[in-house]
Amino acid sequence: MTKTTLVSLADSLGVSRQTISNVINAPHRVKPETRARVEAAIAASGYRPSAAARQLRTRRSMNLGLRLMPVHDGINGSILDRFLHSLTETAQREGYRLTLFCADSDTDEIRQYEELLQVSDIDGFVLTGTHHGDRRTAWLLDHDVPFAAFGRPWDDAEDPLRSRHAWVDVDGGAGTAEATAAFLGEGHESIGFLGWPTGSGAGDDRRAGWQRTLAAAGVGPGRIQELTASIDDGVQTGAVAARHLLAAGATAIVCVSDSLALGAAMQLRLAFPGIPAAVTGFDDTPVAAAVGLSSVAQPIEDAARHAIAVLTHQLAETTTGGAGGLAPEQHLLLPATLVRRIPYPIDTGIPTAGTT
Amino acid sequence: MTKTTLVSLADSLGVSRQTISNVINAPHRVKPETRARVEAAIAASGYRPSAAARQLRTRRSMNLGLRLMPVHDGINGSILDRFLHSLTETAQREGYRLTLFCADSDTDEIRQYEELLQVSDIDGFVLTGTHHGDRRTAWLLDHDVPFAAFGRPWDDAEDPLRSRHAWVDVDGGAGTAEATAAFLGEGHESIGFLGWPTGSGAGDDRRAGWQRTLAAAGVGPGRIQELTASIDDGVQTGAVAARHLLAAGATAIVCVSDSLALGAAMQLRLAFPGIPAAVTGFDDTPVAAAVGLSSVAQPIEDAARHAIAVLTHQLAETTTGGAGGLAPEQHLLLPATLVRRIPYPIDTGIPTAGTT
DNA sequence: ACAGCCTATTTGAACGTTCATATGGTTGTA
DNA sequence: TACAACCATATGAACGTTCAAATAGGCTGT
Repeated sequence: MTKTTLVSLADSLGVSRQTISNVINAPHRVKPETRARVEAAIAASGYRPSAAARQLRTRRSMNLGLRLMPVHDGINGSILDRFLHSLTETAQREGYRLTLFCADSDTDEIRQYEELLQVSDIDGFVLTGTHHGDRRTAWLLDHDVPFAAFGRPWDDAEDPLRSRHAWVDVDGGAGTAEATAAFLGEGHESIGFLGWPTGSGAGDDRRAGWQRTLAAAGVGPGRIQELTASIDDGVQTGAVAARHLLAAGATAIVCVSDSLALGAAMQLRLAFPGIPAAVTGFDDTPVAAAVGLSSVAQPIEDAARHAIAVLTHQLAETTTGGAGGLAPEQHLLLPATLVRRIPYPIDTGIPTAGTT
Repeated sequence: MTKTTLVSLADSLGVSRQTISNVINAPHRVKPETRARVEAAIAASGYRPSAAARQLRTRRSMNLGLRLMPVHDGINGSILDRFLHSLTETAQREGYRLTLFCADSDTDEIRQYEELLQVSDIDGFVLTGTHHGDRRTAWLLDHDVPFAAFGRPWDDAEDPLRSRHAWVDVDGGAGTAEATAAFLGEGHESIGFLGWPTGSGAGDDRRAGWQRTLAAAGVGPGRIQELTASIDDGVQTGAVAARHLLAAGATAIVCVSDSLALGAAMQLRLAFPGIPAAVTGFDDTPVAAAVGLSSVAQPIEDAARHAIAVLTHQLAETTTGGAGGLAPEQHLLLPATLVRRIPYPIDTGIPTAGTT
C-alpha cells in the first residue's frame, strides 16, 4: 500500500491531477458530477495534500509563529496557558498551526524572524509583550510581514487607533478604574496604588485608571502622588511597599498584579485585623482565586481569538488580493472587569521557626 | 534582488548545486578549500535552505508536535509555562521546532496524529498526561511514530522500565515520601493524605509514597485507611476533605496538589491556631511560593530536556541508521524534592460580608 | 458553416532541495 | 603501460503540489 498522492489518486480515477487539485482548492471550477466522484474518492482513500509540496509551490506554510517570552516577562503562567489554548484552537479552526520559538531579547527575536521567514516556514507572527521603543513592530512593518500584536503600540500612545499595525489589547486602565470606583463606593477615601516602575506601558495604563478615578473624585494631585508606590513585581516587595502606603493613610490598595496584591493583603490584615483586606490584584490568576483575592480579569481568550482573526484575514487578503469578507477590527481594546471575591482565612500563623 | 537559492548561489560561485548541498549536509565530502569558499559565500548571501523543499525531498520536517491539554487536565499553568519553555529551547538547539495542536480527547488526538503525519508535517511527538489505558502510546507504537512521553506507562506499572516506548517522569512518590518523613521527623504521628480519586497514575503514585513511609514507621493499614481522603482538585474541596482528616486525628497533611494543600492549610489554621500549618502541596506552583506553602517540586525543565533528547536521538537514528552517539536513557525517573517554606500570615479575616 | 466564446479538463513547467549515479582527474599497483 | 581504486565535483531525476497556458467540446449568433 503506497502513499496516496494527487497523481496516484488521479490515475485511479481516470482524471488529471489538476482536476483533483481544483476540487480541493477551487471547487467551483469543476463540474458538480465530477466533483462528487472525486470527493468520494478522496474520502475513501483518506488522501491529504502534502504540506511540504504545497508550501514549496505556493510559498505559504499555514504556520504562525509565537515567541515564548522568558519566564517572568510578558505573558506567563496560567495566563499563558489560556492564551496559548485560545490561540492554538482558533488557528487550528482556520487551518493554521502555531509554531513556538524562544528568543532572549527583541534583537534575537528579530534575528529569528529573518530565519523563520527566509526558510519560508512561517506566514505570520503573533507578538506579545509590546513595549515602548519596540523595534519588532517596525521591523515587521518594514519587511511586510503579516502580524498581529497583543498589546497596544505604546509609542503611539496618544492615538493608538492610528497605528500602522493591527493590535488587540485589554483596557487595564478601565479595570483599575472600576476597582478604584468600587472602593470609593464602599466609603474608602484614601486608596493607594501599588504599581510597577514607570515605563512599562501596561503598568502605566493600569496606574492611569486608578489616578483618573481618584482625580475625578476630587483627590488632589499631591495626595495622589503620596498614595502611589512603584516597585518590581513580587509578593515580598508588595508587602514592603504596601507598608509605606498604609503609613500614608491608605485604607484600600489597588495593585498592578496579583503578586503585589498578595503582599499588600498581608500588610492590610496586620493593619486592620478582622476586616477583610481591601485589595485588588490584576490578571485573576489561580493564586487570586485560591486565596479569595479580588482581581481584574482580562478576557484573554477573546484577545487571542481576535489576534488570530486579524492575522488570518490579513494573510487571506495578500493571497486572494482583497476579497474575503469583512475585515475584523484592526485596533481592538477589550474591557477588563473586576472579579470580586471574599478573602479566605488562609493563614493566622505568624512567620516563626521551622515548619513545612 | 532575488531570493538566494541553491542554484543561484552555485551559479554565482561557479560550482554545482550538489557541492553546496554537500557543504551544508556532508562537509567531509568537499575539499576544504572549496568548502571554505562556499561557506563564505553562504554567510555573505545569508542563504538558508528552504524547509519546504528539503522536507519534500527528505520527508522530514524537523517539527515536533505537542498537544495542548485542556485547561485543568494534564500540565497546566506555570508548570506548562516552564515545560514549554524548556521543550522549545532544547528543541531549537537541536534544530527542531515545536508545533502545538489542540484535541479534546485521546481519540481526537490520535485523529490529529494521522493528519499531522500524513501531511508529513511532524516528525515526532511529545506526549503528556499519560494515564491508565492510554491508547495513544499503543497507536504511536503500532504506526512506528517516534515519540517520547512525559509520564510513565501506567499500565506496565509493575515494570515500567521494560516499556516499549521512551518516557521520562518525576518520582512523585519519592517526593511525598520525603514530605511524610519530614513530618515524622518533626514529631507528627498522624499524618493525613489528601489525594485524588484512585486511578490517576500520578495521583496514586504520590499517595503510595506517603503510604509506604507511614507503613515503614509502623502505622497499621487500618489507621492508614482512616488518614486518607480522595477528592477532586480544588481549594474548597481540599478544605472540606481536610476537616475529615482532622476529625480522624491528623496533625499534618500531605497533599497531592497545591490547590488541595491550600484548602487544607485553611483548616489546619483553624484547628491549631498560632501554629504554622503542617501541610505540603505538590508542584511548587507560584501559589505555593506566594503563600509560603511547602511543596514538592518537580524538575520539569530537566524532564523536558530529556524528552527532547530522547526524541531527537530516536529521529537521528532512523535517518542515519544507527550511528549517532550514545543513546540517552530510554526510561528515566527524576527525583522530586520537597521545598520547605514558612507560611506567611496572608489572611486573618473571617469570610463574612461584602469586601474588596 | 464558421468564427467566437464559454466551460470542463488536461498538460508542461516550476517551486528548491537531496538521492543516485555519472564524470573526470589523480594515485597506486602489477 | 594498463587498469583498478579513489576522490572531488557534476548531472539527471524525483519529491507532490499549483500556476499558466493549452486543448477539446458545446453553444451562440450571424
